[in-house]
Amino acid sequence: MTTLVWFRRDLRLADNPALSAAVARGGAVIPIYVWAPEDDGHWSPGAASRWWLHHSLASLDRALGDSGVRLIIRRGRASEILPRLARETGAGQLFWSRLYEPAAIEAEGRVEVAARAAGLATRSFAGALLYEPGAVQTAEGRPFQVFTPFWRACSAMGPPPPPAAAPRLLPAPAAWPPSLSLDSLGLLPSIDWASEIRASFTPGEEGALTRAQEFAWDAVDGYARARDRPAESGVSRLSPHLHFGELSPRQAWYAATSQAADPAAAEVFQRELGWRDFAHHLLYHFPRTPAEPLRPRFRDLAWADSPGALRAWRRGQTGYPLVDAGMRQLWRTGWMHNRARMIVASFLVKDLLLPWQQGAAWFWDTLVDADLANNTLNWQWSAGCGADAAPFFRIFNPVIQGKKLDPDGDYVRRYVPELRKLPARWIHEPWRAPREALAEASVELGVTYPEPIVEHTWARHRALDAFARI
DNA sequence: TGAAATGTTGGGGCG
DNA sequence: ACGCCCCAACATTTC
Repeated sequence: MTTLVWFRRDLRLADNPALSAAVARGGAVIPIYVWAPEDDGHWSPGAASRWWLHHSLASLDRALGDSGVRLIIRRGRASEILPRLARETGAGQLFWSRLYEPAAIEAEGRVEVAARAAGLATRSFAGALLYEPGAVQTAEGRPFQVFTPFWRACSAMGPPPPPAAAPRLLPAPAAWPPSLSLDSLGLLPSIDWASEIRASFTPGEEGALTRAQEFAWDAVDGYARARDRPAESGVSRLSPHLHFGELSPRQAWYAATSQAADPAAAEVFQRELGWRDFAHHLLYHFPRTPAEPLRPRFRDLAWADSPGALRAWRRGQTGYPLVDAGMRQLWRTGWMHNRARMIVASFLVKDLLLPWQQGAAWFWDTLVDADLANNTLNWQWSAGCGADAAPFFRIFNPVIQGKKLDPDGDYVRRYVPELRKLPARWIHEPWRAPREALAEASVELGVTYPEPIVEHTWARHRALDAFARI
């Protein structure tokens, strides 16, 4: 019997339970990708994500071709496309990997209803997370809202199962149904702004496995220490690969574990994978949180309305070099170091007092690893309105953070070139540099680089006031 | 996974 | 030699 394998964000052949199960059934396998932004509701992929998706699909198509099959591409709602494809091909069953965003869950529900009506058997598999959201709960049967007990409960279930190898050969059907070309989906931008993204990432399963290997060999042991330095390559940079499922979290887990000299070092990285699971767990149980604070009284916060400040933040023109370096890294490369994300988020929410949803929306459009669960958790964490969130009085000082995390100023110099010649002593606070130092470095504040758009000490008190009121 | 404000301690300069 | 004061360094509290 022919099986349709509906690829979604599991764009890999290895450790893909839906694909492996289809092969195990013995019949032909027809891999299908349905481009259906309307199935994602308000959160259809942003521009950077679409760029990545295009290249990841191209990579998947090549890999499937090498295994003897093709990737069928169609456009439209999954609940209409999939039963129609089953009719065209005579396929009797449909397999896929589960996702956990509210819109994705609804889309799966519609597919199940439509498949039942068409006499098409369906089966879904767990492959996107280490632990299923429904499987982890408190003693009272409620969802965890604090990471540490959540992770303790996960750990008590034992380590995740080891990843499965990719099937060698995929059995092809006698005839292939028609497919759209990848280009016709229009996922690529009309002007090529992605050259720097291309230089720092290789979308697709092969690139993901290479990156995971490199991280395992070079960095796991130094991860705990080096991950706080945005100028260094101490982080895994696996997030976009994990988002698109080019690498399963189980593969990432075991890659790190097998190579780490010190098991405690691997645990630090495993914990980060745990945060990814926690974010999906929260989104699954609290589906309104992408738009609404988990703790409702934060709806009453007296946010500022300042389009100019928002524009300056987006473009990396706040006058705080570390903040601007982070925001420009995002704009130029589609990615930002996690530590920098925390600082720019604190700056938007606390210093500018702008609603966290505005920051989340910008990240959604510009990040190649934009992921609804992670984006929601992290922005609510920064704003202090989410589960296990930063307390309202935790406000990052971008100057102190700069001196701590980027002591030589290398990160700032890379992304804020107009400050390149400024000595490390002043690079995080150019407004305090003596006149001669600025002249020497060809910096003219307010002309070549902006004055700070807010004064941090004043902004800090304003935020403490506003947050204390609720 | 914060930073500022406030409190405490102890070494050393100095009368 | 002794006590006083200053203040840096560290600790604790507060936002």
